[in-house]
Amino acid sequence: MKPFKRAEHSSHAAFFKALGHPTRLWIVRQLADGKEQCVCEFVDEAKVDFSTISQHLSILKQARILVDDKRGKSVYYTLACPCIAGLLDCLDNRLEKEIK
Amino acid sequence: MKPFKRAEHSSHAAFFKALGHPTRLWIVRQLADGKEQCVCEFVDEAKVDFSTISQHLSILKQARILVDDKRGKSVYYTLACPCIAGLLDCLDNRLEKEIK
DNA sequence: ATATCATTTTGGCATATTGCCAAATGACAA
DNA sequence: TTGTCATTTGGCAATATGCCAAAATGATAT
Repeated sequence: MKPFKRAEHSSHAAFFKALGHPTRLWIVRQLADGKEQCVCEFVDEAKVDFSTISQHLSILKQARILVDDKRGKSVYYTLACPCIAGLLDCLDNRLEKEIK
Repeated sequence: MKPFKRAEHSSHAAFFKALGHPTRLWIVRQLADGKEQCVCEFVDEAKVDFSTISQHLSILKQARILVDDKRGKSVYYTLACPCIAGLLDCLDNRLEKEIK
């Protein structure tokens, strides 16, 4: 059993914490196919202020879950790594089992 | 773009939320090799009250991340599914990249 | 240069959540 | 019954949260 160093695990936990919010999880799901989406598309669909969406995107970016790309007037977001989609698969697996 | 149904994503987010705490993440890491651990072993190593550990374990169980097994006087915990270890791999991948 | 569009950042607030300990309870074995 | 190991409950102080509104930034177009 390895010793428990709180500080180390705190920073790591931020990664999962970022995924632990309904709006942010929804955003990540929209990108799970690997395609990019413009910020404005998220704003159109979610019923929250555009500044709120921007904050959520910023949290996901800091957690290295998404990366952004500014082109022209707009900003486009993509998964930082294909393995993120794998996280969702694991989640969805457990949900299926929950039914039976 | 799929419509944003908050309630649905809220319950799903609980899964990641459970991983978003230093102590809980540490616990899951101790089990990542697939072996079981007794509650008392976590208590010995972490510097928090045993009731606190128990609460964290309960959260992880509810999120279907761990399963428990009572044998004799003790309770043993294991990963609910090998794919949980994969989540940690994804996390650790991004940490490596962070260094360079 | 000025205006416009898309996004981010800041400030502030009310609320909700959190993590923890201590004490009580449960379950089981000896 | 007594002692262990673990879970549950109650309560609390501290913190974090999510959100909106307004201001600031940045890039493009006129």
